Amino acid sequence: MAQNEKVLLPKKTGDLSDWYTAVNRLADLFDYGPAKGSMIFKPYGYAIWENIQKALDAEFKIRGIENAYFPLLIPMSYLEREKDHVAGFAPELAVVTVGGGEKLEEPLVVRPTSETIMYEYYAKWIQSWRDLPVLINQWNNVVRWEKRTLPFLRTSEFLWQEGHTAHATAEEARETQTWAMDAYVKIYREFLALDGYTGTKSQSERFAGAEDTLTYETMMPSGKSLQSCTSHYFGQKMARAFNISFQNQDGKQDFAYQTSWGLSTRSIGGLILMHGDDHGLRLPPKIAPVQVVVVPVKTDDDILTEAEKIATELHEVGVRAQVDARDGESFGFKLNKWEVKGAPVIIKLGAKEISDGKISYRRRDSLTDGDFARKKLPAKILQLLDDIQTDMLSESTALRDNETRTAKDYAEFKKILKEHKGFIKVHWNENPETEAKIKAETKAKTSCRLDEASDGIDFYTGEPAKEVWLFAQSY
RNA sequence: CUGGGUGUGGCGCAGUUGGUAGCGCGCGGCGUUCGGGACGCCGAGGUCGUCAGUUCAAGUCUGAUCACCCAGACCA
Repeated sequence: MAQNEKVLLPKKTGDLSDWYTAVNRLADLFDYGPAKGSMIFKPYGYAIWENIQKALDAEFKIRGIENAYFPLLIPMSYLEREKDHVAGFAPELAVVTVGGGEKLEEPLVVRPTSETIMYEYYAKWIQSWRDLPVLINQWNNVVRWEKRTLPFLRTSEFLWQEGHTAHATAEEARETQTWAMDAYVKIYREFLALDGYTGTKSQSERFAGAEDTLTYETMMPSGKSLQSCTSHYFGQKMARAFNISFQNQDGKQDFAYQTSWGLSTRSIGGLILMHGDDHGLRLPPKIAPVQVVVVPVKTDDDILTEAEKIATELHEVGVRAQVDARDGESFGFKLNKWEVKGAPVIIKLGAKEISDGKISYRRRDSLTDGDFARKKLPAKILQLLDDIQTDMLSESTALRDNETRTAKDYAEFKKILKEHKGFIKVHWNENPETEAKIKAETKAKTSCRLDEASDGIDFYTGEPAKEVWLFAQSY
């Protein structure tokens, strides 16, 4: 054993990007794809996404959102219908110019997002107020040719859902925009255990073509924020560009009011960064592919039979449990493997437990050991999973709060950035020019405008200001 | 696109002054093991990113090229 070399995980407090790629690789979440910035979701990583999908899709269904699918390839001319939209996406488009060996008459864009192709068809489908609202979501992949990529956090192809709605009134569209953000916040907090702030993007940071953008911003241990998902309100801007018009109840023509909203596989990146530690991944129970793993001390028949019984009893109450019966790996190796993979509860099963009628376990989140009577099995585990979920959210909330500081003036702002980073809460009068200057000087930009207002002083200009903004360096 | 770095079995690396590739892990077989990353024996696996050049001879020298990684400007 002495000469056996451990698979070493770099310290999380060291080079965070080394740690990040190492933990991803060791936990077997992904592999690099052949094209720049592309990645392969391996089964364990994809299973996390499936759990997120399941939870979010359930929210959509309750709201009456229906799933549909639109084409991957979009005629270039569609993108050009709305000038802000095309300007925002042009630099990162992947374009198909040859098909079947022949040059195409019109280039086809690999969708960077689907507003244009969906709204082209919404225009055909919507004639009357009776056709509204249109409430459609699609689960798909999009391609944005990013300059710098990082697994999960920023990849040139990523998986997401994009919801696109059209409404007869601005109020109804607004309601949908906030509903979507509320649903996202629920998923982030209750499933991913990632607490953050919701707010509104600045003019310069909002989605290309949107009137405004709601965002959920989470704080990572590096002190950098992560734009975690967004919900956009288009007003009638897109409807005018795509001619989505309808006859209202008074018999007059009007343009539809629209929203779009998306949550991507970036969420998994945030999860890894926030909750991982020096031992590897820590997965919140609700999205963990394996919630409880039973590791037998010896792979002999008695122990394996009991292990399977335990797993079956857990399955019956809806717990994703698994027995690690793999041959050729020692007990200790398996324990470490599942710690790296972040299974919330690891049950250690040997002859001792069987004769004592006990269950021994380790909580992955706190790395603490415990045991309880075998006959309390399903209930105790359900309780544990619940506790872990709650505790992980609390950790995230604590980090968010600790990493939120207020600055009265620019000097203090810069001092905080230098010493801590994190979110900096300030009074500020929105101004794209000062925003650009601040960004150039400090690398920090607006995360969002919070939904609160008070009398204060603009931290940059010293003038009276009511709006409260969060600034941060971000991923 | 700018700056830095790296390309050698699946992964991590070594390879002196050019002489025709080696180590650890992993992998396959057999056996012994199994309470926190076990061990023995046997074995498989590489035209050294690509192209061109110098040379009797190139992983090693020269030139070009491609890819990826890290740090910046863009983004979920």
